[in-house]
Amino acid sequence: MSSTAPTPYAGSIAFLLSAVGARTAQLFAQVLEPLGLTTRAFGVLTNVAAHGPQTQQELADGLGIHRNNMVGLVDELEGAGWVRRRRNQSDRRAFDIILTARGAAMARRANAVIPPLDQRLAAALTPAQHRSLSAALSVVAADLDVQPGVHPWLARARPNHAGAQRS
Amino acid sequence: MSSTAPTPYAGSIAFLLSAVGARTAQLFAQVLEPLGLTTRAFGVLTNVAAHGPQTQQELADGLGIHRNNMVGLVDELEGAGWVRRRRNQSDRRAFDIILTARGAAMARRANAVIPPLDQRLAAALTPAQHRSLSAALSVVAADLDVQPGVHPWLARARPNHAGAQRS
DNA sequence: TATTGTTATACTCTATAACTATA
DNA sequence: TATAGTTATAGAGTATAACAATA
Repeated sequence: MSSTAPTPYAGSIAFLLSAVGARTAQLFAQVLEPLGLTTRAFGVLTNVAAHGPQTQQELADGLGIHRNNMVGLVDELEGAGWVRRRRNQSDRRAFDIILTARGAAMARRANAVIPPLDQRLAAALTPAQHRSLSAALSVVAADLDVQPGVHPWLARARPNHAGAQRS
Repeated sequence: MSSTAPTPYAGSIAFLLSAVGARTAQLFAQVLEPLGLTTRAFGVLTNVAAHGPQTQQELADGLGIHRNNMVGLVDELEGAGWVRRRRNQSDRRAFDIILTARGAAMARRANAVIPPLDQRLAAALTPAQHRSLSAALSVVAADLDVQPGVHPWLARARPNHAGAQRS
């Protein structure tokens, strides 16, 4: 009866994508940590840097997190001096989140972290493999309606103590 | 000063892997849900089904979760009648986790969920792209020391209410 | 003394609901 | 009445520390 098969999912794309994606998110969180940035803070900072002032609600929608959680996130960035709140003139209920000069500098440092990470991830691939991986991932991302940017689930990826790994 | 560049990371492999991986883990959790299985339960069940009886400590090590958390997980599986605890004869501190007949049936149903998910993930790819994606992911997984199987971070991926998505 | 399973506690992140001020 | 921001509360999930039984 009990067929002890040798892990039927080792070559599964679903498992490979989940596992490699999770490890990637973990590495991303690790390279961001020395800058004092969480992945969510990275998302807000680079979003504002790239697309200009936005209300907290707009940022929350764009990043896929709830506006309730955006409050503390903006508090954190404001406390670090990277952004500031400014009352929106046409809608006085809303705050525009404005990048400061220090915030712009931090956004540049944060974005500069990405290319080395990409290189590290693709270190074992041939240039042709690297290109085809990028292309295939872009196709899958579009097919699955995955928005480019920082995602709510990504925010979960924190460095893991992980005392496990086969004793 | 503030250079409003158009999202410099849209083509980044790190972002593509993180985002597609997270979405994949979410889809995985969703197809498991109708079976009454969480991703961690899937991990324990298929691990025991594939590799035979193991102690809770061995399972915890193999799946990368803490033995403290394994207690409740085994409680859950035992409550569902899929596994049972049996005192290890040579080490009476430990329990061997044994698959029941119902557990074996559930493990087969759980494993059967993977191929359709793989097909769905690769639906937009050509066969050649599908193959090269699998190959590249395997290479990266090996390079990053990602073990095949269920990972602790994967367990995080739960269906998200996500009322966001651009309002 | 070290290890297995267990329980308890604290901390983080998130989900939900409410409140205020504006629209 | 609806929405932006805020706050509070409760629920998951996990990390840490302890404990009893056994090695």
